[in-house]
Amino acid sequence: MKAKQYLEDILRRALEARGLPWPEKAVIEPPRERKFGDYSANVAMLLAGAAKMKPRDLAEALAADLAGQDTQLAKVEVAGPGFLNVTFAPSFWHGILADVQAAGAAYGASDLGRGQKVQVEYVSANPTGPLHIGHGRGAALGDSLARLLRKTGHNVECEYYVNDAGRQMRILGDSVWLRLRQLAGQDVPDLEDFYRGDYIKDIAARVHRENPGILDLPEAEAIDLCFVAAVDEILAGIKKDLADFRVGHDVWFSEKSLVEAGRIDETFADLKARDLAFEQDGALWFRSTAFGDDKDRVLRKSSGELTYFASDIAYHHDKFKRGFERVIDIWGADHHGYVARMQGAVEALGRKGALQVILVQLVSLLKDGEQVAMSTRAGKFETLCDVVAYVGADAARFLFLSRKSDSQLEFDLELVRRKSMDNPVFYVQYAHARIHSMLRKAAEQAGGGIAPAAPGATAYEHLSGEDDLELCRMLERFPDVVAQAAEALAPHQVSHYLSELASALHRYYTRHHVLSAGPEIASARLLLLSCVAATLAAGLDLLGVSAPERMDQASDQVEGQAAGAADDAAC
RNA sequence: GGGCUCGUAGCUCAGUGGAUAGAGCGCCGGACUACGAAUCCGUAGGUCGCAGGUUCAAAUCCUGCCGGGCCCA
Repeated sequence: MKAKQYLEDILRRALEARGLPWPEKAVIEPPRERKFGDYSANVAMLLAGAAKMKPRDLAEALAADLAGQDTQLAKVEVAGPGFLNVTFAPSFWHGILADVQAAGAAYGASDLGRGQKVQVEYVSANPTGPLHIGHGRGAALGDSLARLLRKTGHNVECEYYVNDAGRQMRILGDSVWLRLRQLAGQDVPDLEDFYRGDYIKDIAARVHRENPGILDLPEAEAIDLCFVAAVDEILAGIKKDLADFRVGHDVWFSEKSLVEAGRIDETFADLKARDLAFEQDGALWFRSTAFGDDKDRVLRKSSGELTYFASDIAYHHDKFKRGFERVIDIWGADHHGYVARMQGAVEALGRKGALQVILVQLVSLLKDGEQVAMSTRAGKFETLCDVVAYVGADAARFLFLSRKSDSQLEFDLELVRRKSMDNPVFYVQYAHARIHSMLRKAAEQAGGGIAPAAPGATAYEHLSGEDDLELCRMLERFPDVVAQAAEALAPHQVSHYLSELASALHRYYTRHHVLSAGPEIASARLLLLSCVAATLAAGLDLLGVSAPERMDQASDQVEGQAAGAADDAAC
C-alpha cells in the first residue's frame, strides 16, 4: 500500500505537469521478475496516444521526471514496450519494519470500507440434518470474508437464515412422528419419502421418552411437538459443529418469524403498489420479466402456499430495512440458476447491485483416492463434524480457503491430515513457530538474552542484504493483498500470499544464521523476523487459522490413535 | 433443448489486459558437528481445450465449437 500509493502520488504529479490525465486502467504492481525492479507502472503505454509520443519515449521522459524529484527511489528504468520500472532505496523498505511493529496484530488494517454496513449470510442449511463437508466450505468462506471485510473497515454482521417454515419442515415433522410411531410398534406407511437418517430415530426416541403420552394426542399436536423438538436438536447440532469449526454467526434469523410477523404480506403489498406483482389464474406473480428473467415467477400458488422465492424476497426486503447497504449471500453452486432471479428481485426492491452472491462449488471428498459418497448417509466421513475431527479445523479451513470458491474442490482426507509439505497449512504455521522458537532461544542466551532491536538506523544497518530487503518487500505487500482480497471477496489470495511469505522465511532461515551472528546482527535480524511472525499471524487470523508458537501446540492437533475414537464420540 | 460454470505441467491448483505463463506435490540429484530437516537448493516437465476476432499487448476480453460439472425444461 505504502509503495504503491507513494509511486502513484509522484507519478500523478509528473503526469499533471505534462497536462496528462491519470489513466483508468493504470496498474502499479510488483513485476513478475525481480530484475524489473520493485514496482512497475504501465501508464506510459496507456497514455502514448494522448501524449502523441511513442510509449518508450514517454516512459523515458517520465523516468527523468521521477528521478529528478525524488530521493526514495534508487532507480527508475524503462523496459520492454514502455514499462516504468522503479527500485526503491533500502531505507524505504526498512521503514516497513517500524510500521509492522507499531501495528502489531492490526497490520494490514485499513478504512477502505468507511464503516459500510455489510451483511454476510452463509451456511443457512435447512435444519433437516447435520452439516456436510460442502457446508464447511461455505462456512470457512463466509467467516473469512467477514474477517477480511472487518479488517478493511466494514461494519459486518454474519447471519444464518433458518428455513424453519415450508414444505421441507413439514416433512421433517412427519418423519420424526412416523419414526416415533414405528418405534412404538405401530404400523406406519413406507418411509421412502421422508428423512430416514439415524439422527431422526434418536430424536423420535427422545421425544417419546420426554412425552410419554404423545401417542394419545391429536395428531397435528403430536407432529408439531416432533417438529419443534427436531428443529431444536438439529439446530443445536449445527451450532456445535460450526463452533468446533470456529465459525460463529451474530444472528440466527428464522423464516417462521418472518412469516408470523407479516413481512411476506408487507412485501407483497409493496410490490403490488409498484405494479411488480399481479394476480392471475388465482396465483400471485412477480413480474420478473421486467428484470431480465425469461418468465414471470409465482409468489403464492393458487393453493395459497407460498413459494421459496416469496419468502426469499421478503427476507431480503427485511435485510435492507435493517439498514444493510450491502448484502453478500453465499450459496451452493446448485442454486446458480436462482442468482439472476434473486438479483432481479433485489432490483425490484430498489436496491440494484446491493446483493452479491458468491457460489461455492461442490466439494468431492476423497479417501484413499476413492470418492466418498456425500449426499446419502452411506459414507462414514461425510459430515463436517467427522471431517473436522479427523483432519482438524486448521487444515480443513486452510484448504477450503486456498482455492477460489467457483472451482470444484478435491478434498483428500489423507492428504489434508498429513503433516508435511503436501499440506500447506503446516508449512505456514511452521514458519511462524520457527520464528517464535528462535525468539525463545534468543531470550535464553547468556548475558540476559538477546531481544529484537528497536526499529531504527542502528538495526537497519545490519539488514541491508538482498534477503533482508526481500522479506521487507514481502511484508510491504501485505496491506495490498488484504485490500485486494477484500475487494475481490477472495480469501484465497491471502492464503497464497502466506505460503509465499513462509517460503521466503524458510529460505532466509536456511541461509542466515541468527543467534550466532553476534549480538547486534542477531537482534537486528530478530526485529525483521518478529515482523514476519506478526504478519503471518495477522494473515492466518484472516483465515481463522491458528498461529501456534510451537507446532506441538497447534490448536487442533490431531492424534493418530485418537482420531477414530473422536469420530464416534463427538459426532 | 435452454442457461450457468469450469477447462493452465503427470497430479492438485495460482495467475482476469502486460515483459521469457508460476507454485506445491510427484520424479531425479544434492544440503544437518549451529537457532526445529514439518526445512532448504538444483534438474526435468506446458500447442494455457480448439478455431477465429478485438488490442501496441490475450491464459485473461468477444464469438463459435469441443469436453467435464450443475440448474431448468
